[in-house]
Amino acid sequence: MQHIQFFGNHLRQLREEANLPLRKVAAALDIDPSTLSKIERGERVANEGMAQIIAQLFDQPVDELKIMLWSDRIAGELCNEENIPEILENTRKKINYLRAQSLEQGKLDFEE
Amino acid sequence: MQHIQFFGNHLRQLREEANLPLRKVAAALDIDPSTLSKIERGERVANEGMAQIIAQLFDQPVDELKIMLWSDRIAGELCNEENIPEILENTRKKINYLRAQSLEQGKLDFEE
DNA sequence: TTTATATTTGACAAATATTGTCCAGAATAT
DNA sequence: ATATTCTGGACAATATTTGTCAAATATAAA
Repeated sequence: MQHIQFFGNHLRQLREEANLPLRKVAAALDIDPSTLSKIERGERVANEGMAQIIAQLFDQPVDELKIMLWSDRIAGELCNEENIPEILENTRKKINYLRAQSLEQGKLDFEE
Repeated sequence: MQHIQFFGNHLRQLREEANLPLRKVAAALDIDPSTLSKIERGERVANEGMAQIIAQLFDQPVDELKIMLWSDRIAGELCNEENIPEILENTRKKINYLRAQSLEQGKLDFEE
């Protein structure tokens, strides 16, 4: 699987604007500076916990960062596939369906 | 990560309509019958090679099966996340962008 | 230039996750 | 009731991801 690095690019930009060395941000994230370097360059992937911390650290909306992170991840998985629009639309529908279902389920549990 | 089983349900339906036991289809896929059982029930995941073989075996459009497989997989990864529409739309845009880029790159290589 | 600091790169083991395989028990069909 | 099919769990084998470190490279400051 290929790594997409919009998140990493963004993070590097934030970090450089703040004039912080990898060392500092890595410490905040509790990871090795070399790992952070790889994240910024798309060799490794961040996780949601990191997105949280970065959001705080640079006063960014956490939702945007998470969206960036997830879409990087999924884009990396799908980028060599065909029928991308169909796959994504199907995904959206399935999740909708599943959520509607668990709502139903919730209702039933409540009513019983 | 949770497993979504639209693909598995579909496969089970095809298999039962064809009156084939797990054993037979598993042999065609070169996997253990119990693994196939698990795939049909969403405990394990199929891969693209299996989708190919299933398409042949049951004379189904391979693209549809692959779309089903991939959207199951992505839906499983995302089903507990927020901002699903945004994530999926961002994913689509990124892949578009990356593909436009490699076209560009291709053109440059060719022109040089 | 030297020296210090920051970043990149590669290697490797540790931790996780996935997959293949088998078997015993449950369910279903004959 | 016998045979066949299916399920569920266990377990090792494999693959993937992650953490960690040290050496090489690049950048900045003196």
